[in-house]
Amino acid sequence: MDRGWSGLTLDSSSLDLLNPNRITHNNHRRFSNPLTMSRIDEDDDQKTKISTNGSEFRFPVSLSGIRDREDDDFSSGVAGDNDREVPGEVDFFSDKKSRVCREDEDGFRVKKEEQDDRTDVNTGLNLRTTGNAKSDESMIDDGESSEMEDKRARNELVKLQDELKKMTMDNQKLRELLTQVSNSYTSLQMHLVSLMQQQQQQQQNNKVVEAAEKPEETIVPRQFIDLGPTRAVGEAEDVSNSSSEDRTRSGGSSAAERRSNGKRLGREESPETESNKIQKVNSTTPTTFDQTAEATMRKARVSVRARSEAPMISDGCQWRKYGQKMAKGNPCPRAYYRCTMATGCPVRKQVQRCAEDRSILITTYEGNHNHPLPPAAVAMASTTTAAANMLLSGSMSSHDGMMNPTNLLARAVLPCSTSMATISASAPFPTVTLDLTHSPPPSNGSNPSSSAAATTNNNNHNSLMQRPQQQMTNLPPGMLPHVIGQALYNQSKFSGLQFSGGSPSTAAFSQSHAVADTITALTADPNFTAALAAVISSMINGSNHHDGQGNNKSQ
DNA sequence: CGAATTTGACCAGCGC
DNA sequence: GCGCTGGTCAAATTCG
Repeated sequence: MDRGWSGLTLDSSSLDLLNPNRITHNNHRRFSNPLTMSRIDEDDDQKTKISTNGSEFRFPVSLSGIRDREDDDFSSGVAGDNDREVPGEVDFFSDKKSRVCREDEDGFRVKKEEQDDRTDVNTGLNLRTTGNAKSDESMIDDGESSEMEDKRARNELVKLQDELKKMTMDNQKLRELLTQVSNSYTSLQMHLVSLMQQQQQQQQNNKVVEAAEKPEETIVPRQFIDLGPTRAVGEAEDVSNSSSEDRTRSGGSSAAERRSNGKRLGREESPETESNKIQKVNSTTPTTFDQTAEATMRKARVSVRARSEAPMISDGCQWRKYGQKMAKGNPCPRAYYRCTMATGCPVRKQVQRCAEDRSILITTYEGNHNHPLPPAAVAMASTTTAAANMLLSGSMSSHDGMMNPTNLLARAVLPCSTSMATISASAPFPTVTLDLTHSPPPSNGSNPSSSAAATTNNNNHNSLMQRPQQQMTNLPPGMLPHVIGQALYNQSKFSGLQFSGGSPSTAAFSQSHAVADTITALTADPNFTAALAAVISSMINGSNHHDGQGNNKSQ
């Protein structure tokens, strides 16, 4: 405990600064030890020796010495040490002295320390008060001096405690700052994804204009790129159902067309069916970028594989089953659910058991929620959103999967490993699969490969992924919903601000550089990746936990 | 009785 | 053009 005071030396010194005696001595010698000065005034013969004591009296040591003396026995120390020094004060000093002598008995060296370090001066001040003011009296009355020492020690303790409180508060402030930085990270990432989607959309629009006279099959070389604009209409439809504002934006014509098509008023039409319409809309109508980005997101799918005996994994949302089909190649039926937490929410999911291992539940999410999510649903929703963003951002600028900077972001979003998530561009819809069927990571996070992870199908980044994976187990679970919720909030907020200034092309160009830098920063920071990885981890735990309760339907 | 689920039917896209 | 498949609707049924 005594040692612990060492860092708080300054406070004790401040106490000394308040001492008039000290001030007097400081006038003579700025860094001199008050005690030393007093000694000098009293007796030049003792000066060297006393100076040695004061100089040797290093701050941490001095405090510990004080405490030690208190703990042990002042009188004994005084008597045993030196009669020439003041009994009570001497006690205090003698202890220091003896300690000093043990370490170093060179007086010159002591002086040097005094000049070099204020800490020593401060410490001496404390001692000085004892030695200087009380020196005569203390020799007469040891008990009184002991009380004084106790008072000083207590004062120092109080000061130290205050300092500790200050430091604690500073630490807390730093933590808050760190949290803010983390949130900024997340929001920045989301913004980045949005920008990438905008770029993609812009490119897509250009392609659409060029291919206006051509059949739809020539529009996009890669299937899921095509899904963006296609989805734009579908998303607009979904959005139009949910809010009048969005309805105004999407335009009534498309709704009329939808109704003219007959039956499927409540759902988006198939991408292929509406592709031509979409192309027209994209080429002639200034569709907002966030709409198109959402549309792209709507088409992207995130498949989650998790072991569960329950019919559905718990993701915090309310779902209503609207269909069930027997899928080809799987004896287990596929169930179709739509989110019922808000009217018009476009999010749907498919649940199907794995044919090979029926204990594995494959849940495929599609679309973004257009309503606030409960905390329990934030983790899953944010994960799927991040995965979809990753997928789409990765799809827009490269045909090489995860090799481009965009997919570095993907690796950041889904950092865990390469063996547990798959991005499929060959599927009817761009799909990223999160394989959560692997056993959770050990508590020490020493085995990254065994935990839930995201993977691309064409790259191995295990070494890159492992660090974040390790860290994700150390994240406080309660922090995750907050972080992700903030991410979602920021994402939605940013989506509405996209290209708010300047032409899109200019913005895209200027942002591409910022994007690259941002990606680099994001991928280099394990905290960000760890946060997302932790979300995935929480999903595992959450699903396992809730599945045991069988409350999936009650969501 | 209302809400949720089931289930057969319908529609569209895709491949042959 | 036909069949297959995925996806959705909506009436029927079940559940609370």
